[in-house]
Amino acid sequence: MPLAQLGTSLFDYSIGPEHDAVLQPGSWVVVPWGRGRRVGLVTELAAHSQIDATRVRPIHGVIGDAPVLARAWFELVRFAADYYHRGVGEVALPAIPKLLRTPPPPRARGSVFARARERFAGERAVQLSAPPSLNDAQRVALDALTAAGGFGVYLLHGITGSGKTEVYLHWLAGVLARDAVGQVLLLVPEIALTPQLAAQVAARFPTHGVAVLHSDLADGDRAAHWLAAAEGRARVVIGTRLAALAPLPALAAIVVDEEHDVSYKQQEGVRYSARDLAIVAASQRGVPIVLGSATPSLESWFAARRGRYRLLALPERVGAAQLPALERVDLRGRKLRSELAPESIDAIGEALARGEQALVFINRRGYAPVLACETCGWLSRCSECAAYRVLHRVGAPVHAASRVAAADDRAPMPGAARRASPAATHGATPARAPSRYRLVCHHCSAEQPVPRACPDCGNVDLAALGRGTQRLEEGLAELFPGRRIARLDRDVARTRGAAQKVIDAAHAGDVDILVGTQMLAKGHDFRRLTLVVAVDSDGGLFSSDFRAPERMFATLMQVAGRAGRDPLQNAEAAPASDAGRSARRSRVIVQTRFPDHPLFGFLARHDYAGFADLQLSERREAGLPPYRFQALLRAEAPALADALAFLARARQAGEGVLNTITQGIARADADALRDNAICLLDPVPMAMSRLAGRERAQLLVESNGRKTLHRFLDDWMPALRAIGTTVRWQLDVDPIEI
DNA sequence: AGCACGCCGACT
DNA sequence: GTCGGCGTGCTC
Repeated sequence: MPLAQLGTSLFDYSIGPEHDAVLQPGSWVVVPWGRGRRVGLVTELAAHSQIDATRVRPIHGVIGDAPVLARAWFELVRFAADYYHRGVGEVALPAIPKLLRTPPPPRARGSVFARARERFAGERAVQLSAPPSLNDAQRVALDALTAAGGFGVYLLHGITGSGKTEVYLHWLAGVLARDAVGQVLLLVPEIALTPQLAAQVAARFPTHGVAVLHSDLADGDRAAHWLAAAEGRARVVIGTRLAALAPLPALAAIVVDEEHDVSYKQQEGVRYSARDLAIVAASQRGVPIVLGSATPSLESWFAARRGRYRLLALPERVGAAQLPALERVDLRGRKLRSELAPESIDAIGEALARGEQALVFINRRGYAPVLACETCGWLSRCSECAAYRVLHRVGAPVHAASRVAAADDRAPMPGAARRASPAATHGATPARAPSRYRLVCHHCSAEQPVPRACPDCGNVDLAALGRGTQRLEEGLAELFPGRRIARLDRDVARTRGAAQKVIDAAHAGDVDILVGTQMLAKGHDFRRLTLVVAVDSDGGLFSSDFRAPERMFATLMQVAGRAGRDPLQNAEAAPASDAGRSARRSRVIVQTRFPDHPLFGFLARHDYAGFADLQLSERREAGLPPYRFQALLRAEAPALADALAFLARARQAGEGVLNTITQGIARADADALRDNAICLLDPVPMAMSRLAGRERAQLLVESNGRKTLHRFLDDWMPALRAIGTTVRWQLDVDPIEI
């Protein structure tokens, strides 16, 4: 009687005597599912079933050449299911590549497993280069890691350009050398980052079999790499968050690179944190784990301050490279051209004149954040979301020479509106065919053509307000005619290989100015880049999201860290005089309306620790994570009232659960529970209250104790399922967006 | 994935 | 009144 995992809960199936010797927990079976068939995993073999015998159906068969999944993997899956309060199957099945969990057709020739095994050749090594030697700080960190035996969490706090990757790779090489079958797992935040790193890793481990796992892989590749990992043939596994749930039978070490990155948190389905699960996996398997970042998450920093994680520091850049000097430019009362202050424009000009590169960072993609009617106040709102649709240019930028720069942010709308009434606009008409524009919602992806005239009043003068990457790119082309400008954002990256092309061009020196979003901030090592301008840095300063400052600090630190990374550059510029030094030292310009905000002070001093400690003291005062633990119940329905009504009932049910818990436990425990009180806040509409045509609301649960919180959730979840509602709801444990 | 069930709008 | 649309739940 195997219990197969299928979806939310476990399902019982009967087996014949011929299966007894073959099946064990971790085996793969094909089972009937409604009218169809599905692949299931055996979690347990039992003599009897609780289910009514007439309903229990026999399995169709056993998938003989699938790897029997190790108990250790099930333990991790079970932990995740318990911790995030979901079914075991909801965690286990999505972790398996689609190709491998598709039931084979009855008369299939060969098996997907055999094909997947043949297909895996490992990530191709580009070239074998001698690993660079380590500096003192790197050596100290490596020695500490090498001495690690068994489970331990190491927080590697290394400033940008300090060579964290080299420490990881040296450490992992040592682990692999000492353990002849051991596997190592390297988690990275973004797919876009993976190709170079994967190639670099493959070059360093040419004989170990390097598997790559991320959601952008073709089905066949995903199956091949996953299977190689699951069967221990791949001894190095590098991947994004989903790789945290890959079954690695001989796991010996884990690295989580850029551990602060929010993309480790899954934002749909089971909302797990790959970083946190990786730590759990390391603990369960008794292996060391390294969390690396220039700007660790406050959770990790807190754990290091408390001594639960061991802190390893890389305080210097490798070689002679220096950290860039950071300058604040006060935007108040300044006349800007394309969002750029005169100082910024001058700095770009100077860098270009020296044959160096500049990076202009703006965290807003598209042409302009909103389209407006200046006559009646109409704005390009999304019909499905509580957001504006963003104006996007489709196709190549309008050539600089064909446009007249608008003096301020409110420029006439090029394209459709202009064509409707060219005489009525105050901008120049493009000499060649005008670019096409669309209005796109960044939240639900709904698109529409740009209206020819205001939908409310018929006015044909529609204005594009503000600037995104596309418009900034055009503005820079006007300010620096003849210079080579390249843009990198999610829209560019959508085309396969396009992002890599931009990055390669920048490396080759074929780009003078790079414009882009935080995609540019991550991991790239542009050797000729000596200037970074952050156009609009104020977004995170006064946000209602208590994590906004942390994120903003990390982003600015990362993007600033792109400047001046060439280990030789500053050595060549060895200053004969102070003037020589200042001329050559790389610069970061942060444009802000709040230059005196303390965050920028810490940033200018490159003082992550000071910033983090201050943030922590504020969090403690305010009773926020990591001092308190949170879970968020989200609900969505076509009508906001229904979502709120469900949450109100959920809250009532929660109060009931709390009463039952306090009554049912010993006096001392009840006191402890009161000390760590569970706090159920008022249901409120979410910040993005309307998304894709549905109204959303949320209810926050807080507690001083993680255990207490989960004790409550254990009882609350069944009570919520019992409510039986048409409202869609889900629980988010340790939410990062509130 | 595929089918039953149930709730709201259009129509004989 | 009924028909049928789709959105949601269920499959041991």
